[in-house]
Amino acid sequence: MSLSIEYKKKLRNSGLRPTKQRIKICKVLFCNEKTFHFTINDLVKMIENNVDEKISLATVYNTVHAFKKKEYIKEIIVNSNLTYFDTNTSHHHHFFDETEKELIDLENDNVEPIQIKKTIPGKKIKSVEVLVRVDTDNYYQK
Amino acid sequence: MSLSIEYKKKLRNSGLRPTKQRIKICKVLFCNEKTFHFTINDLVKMIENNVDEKISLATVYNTVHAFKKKEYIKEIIVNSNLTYFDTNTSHHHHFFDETEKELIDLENDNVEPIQIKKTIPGKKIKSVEVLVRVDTDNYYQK
DNA sequence: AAGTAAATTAAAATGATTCTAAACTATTGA
DNA sequence: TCAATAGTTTAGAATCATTTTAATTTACTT
Repeated sequence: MSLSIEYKKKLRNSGLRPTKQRIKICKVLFCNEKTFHFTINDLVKMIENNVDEKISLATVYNTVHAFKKKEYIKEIIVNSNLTYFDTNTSHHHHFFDETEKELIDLENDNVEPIQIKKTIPGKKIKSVEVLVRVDTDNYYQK
Repeated sequence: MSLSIEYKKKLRNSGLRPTKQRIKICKVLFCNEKTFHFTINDLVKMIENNVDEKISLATVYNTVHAFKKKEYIKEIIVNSNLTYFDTNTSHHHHFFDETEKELIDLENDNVEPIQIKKTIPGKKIKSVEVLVRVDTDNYYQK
């Protein structure tokens, strides 16, 4: 399947018409074989670099939210003043580098299965997320 | 040690002078034997209910941040549009009830120890946080 | 008690995100 | 094909939590 058709499918499936602007957002998000983490700001910059034309913030937010809803991308909660997204939608966890302000994938195989021994009556578990905060190790510099 | 002296110690230790306003914030945060979760908004409301006088938002933020820095309270990251705090500073994890928008403690004993089998060169782990999102279980209502 | 250093406050500023409403584009159906 | 209409884009305004500002007030030091 051509990439362009794949993008259109993703958009249709997210309840969005495949417009020029949205296809361009798809190109930036899904054309790389490697997945990556980004903020809305990062994404806007990537679009500006890749594309001759500007796309309004409103369109970027709108498209990103539709993709998030359909889980074509994931939102990663790291801190309360900036929203990070991940194009890797497989189940996995994260490191957050507090110095570089940057997310690093922590694959499921690298974490022992997490057993939750407590239940909340009337509630069911939707997700279990592990966030490992890391920082520059300046042990030898001390 | 009297509560009032304890509050003053906490404040001094956080680099803050023990003012009338800050003592009142301490009363709300630390007088209960039970720990609890709160947002800044919750805290402002609690202060309004407990106290005859209004304390400006700037003072509340400033005091909360100083306490957070000294780990007299903890910040719990749940989503990117609202900051939650916890007066329980022992090492533990959380459930987040997506329906009630409410945190629930998940004590360490209730989670199997988390083994991270991946390391990031030059970085050391500062914290490992587990967030379990839960939702109303309407299995029987379907 | 006087001097100065810090705190409080209301209001303004900030910054990410969301909303609005007008202009534009795609799709539908006669 | 050509309107009608339904959905999209956009710039700019609105929102909301949080931070900053700058003037006033309070606490600490000597």
